[in-house]
Amino acid sequence: MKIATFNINGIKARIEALPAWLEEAAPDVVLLQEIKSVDEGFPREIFEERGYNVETHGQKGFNGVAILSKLPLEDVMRGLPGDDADEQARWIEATVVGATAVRLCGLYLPNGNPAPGPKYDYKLSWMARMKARAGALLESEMPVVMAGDYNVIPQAEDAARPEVWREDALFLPDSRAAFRRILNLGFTEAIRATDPRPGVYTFWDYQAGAWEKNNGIRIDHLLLSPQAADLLTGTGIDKGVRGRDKPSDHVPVWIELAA
DNA sequence: ATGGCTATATGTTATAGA
Repeated sequence: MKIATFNINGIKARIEALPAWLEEAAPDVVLLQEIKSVDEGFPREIFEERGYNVETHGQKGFNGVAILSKLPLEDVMRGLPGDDADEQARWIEATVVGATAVRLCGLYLPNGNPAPGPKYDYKLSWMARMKARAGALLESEMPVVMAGDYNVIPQAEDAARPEVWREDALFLPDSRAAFRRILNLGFTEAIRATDPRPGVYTFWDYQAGAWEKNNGIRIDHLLLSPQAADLLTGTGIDKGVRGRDKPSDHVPVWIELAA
């Protein structure tokens, strides 16, 4: 089972690039972030025609997550538990039923800038809620995959120019510590586990020729529960997508599970 | 980067991203 995460930065803007990548990469499941669309505005037919089931959790203008799956999806849950007043569409869960059932979480973690400030407070409180949810999921003893745009640069080697990010919400010590607290519940970070080299990136800014200079950061991650990590057979980053026409600023990151 | 680009809707300017 090939499971990918991809922050598309707007479904309307990626209406050609996303299907093109789907055709060649042929993932079984895709967790999408920043669809920037309400549920009714998501062009689900485009993906249904290609054999995908579609579940969305959108909102107007920004944020928004979705799941595309060639396999059946069950028990869909929208929204991160722990704060009924939180109206931002950043979390979706579903169980994908292959040879083995896998619980999938698609997430778009808050950016948090400027820090300090209310947006940074929201980021850290959101991460505390995510840790609580991650702990509950571990107790299920199912294979669990939590994948998406974490908006966290885990280590200096995950940025081409870490000094630029020192005061940024993506790299502040509190952000990285909150990420480690989730990881240390017992998750495996799939790319780090299989490709420990420095300089592996998933995002290149649109500005100042970041792509051409390979001035990137690694912020899109797939975290696997022990039961999911036992099934891991491969990973990849489809970096070439960033060099095409009308690209997102993120690229797809994927895992292969024997499930 | 005091944000040099991109995307969306709030739309010929503002907000958000990272």
